[in-house]
Amino acid sequence: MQKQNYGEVNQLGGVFVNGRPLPNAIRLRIVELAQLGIRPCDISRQLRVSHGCVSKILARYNETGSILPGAIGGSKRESDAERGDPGIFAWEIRDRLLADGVCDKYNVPSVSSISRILRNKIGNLSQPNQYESSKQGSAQAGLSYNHIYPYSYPNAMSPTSAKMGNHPGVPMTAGHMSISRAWPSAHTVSNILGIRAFMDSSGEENNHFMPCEKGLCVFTPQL
DNA sequence: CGCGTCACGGTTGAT
DNA sequence: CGATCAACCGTGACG
Repeated sequence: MQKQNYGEVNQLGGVFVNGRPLPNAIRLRIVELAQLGIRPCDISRQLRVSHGCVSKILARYNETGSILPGAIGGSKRESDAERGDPGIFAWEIRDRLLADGVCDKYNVPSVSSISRILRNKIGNLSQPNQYESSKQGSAQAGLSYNHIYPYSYPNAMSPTSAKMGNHPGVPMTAGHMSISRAWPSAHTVSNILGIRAFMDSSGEENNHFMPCEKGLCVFTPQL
């Protein structure tokens, strides 16, 4: 796996790992600052992230409403959509909202609300409605747990931005940062049914950044 | 000077 | 099991 993959340092002084997405906290921070009206160039300088990356993340967020990186790896020779599976379901959106940190479990919209809005918006949504209850139990038992991101970041995050990343409340092993985990980027239902591992709900205490009603608005414009 | 875009070198993960 | 390969990653540079 990671052969002692310490982060490299870009020209702005920021730590990054080549080939790997930025930590989720930094992504969230980028979007946060952008919504506060900070200009992308200032965000780039402040977070020590290349402006190309800031632009990319912001553009993605504005388009999809998601902060997360795309699904890395895997052969997508035939996408599930072409095999007849619809792309996404209401409960999947709900899970996604939780996973993104857009909503917490107290203000996340109900599945029926999302479903109604979706149907209102799309119209001809075929709903095979395979609402299996086996998803949670079996998947959690059978599959391995969330692969924690194997980021072996040293503690050498930027010393100026040290206040955002380090939460003493979050259980954090010495070598691993547990704030970033494997986000299942949830392509299809079968995918979600296969992967059901995220959000151990141990670190959701960090809702001090009150994220993005905008993300929710993307999915549920009428709520 | 800001920012959109892309080649580059890299990693990942399903097939 | 290992190899393949298409997806994505952020940086850096160009325009």
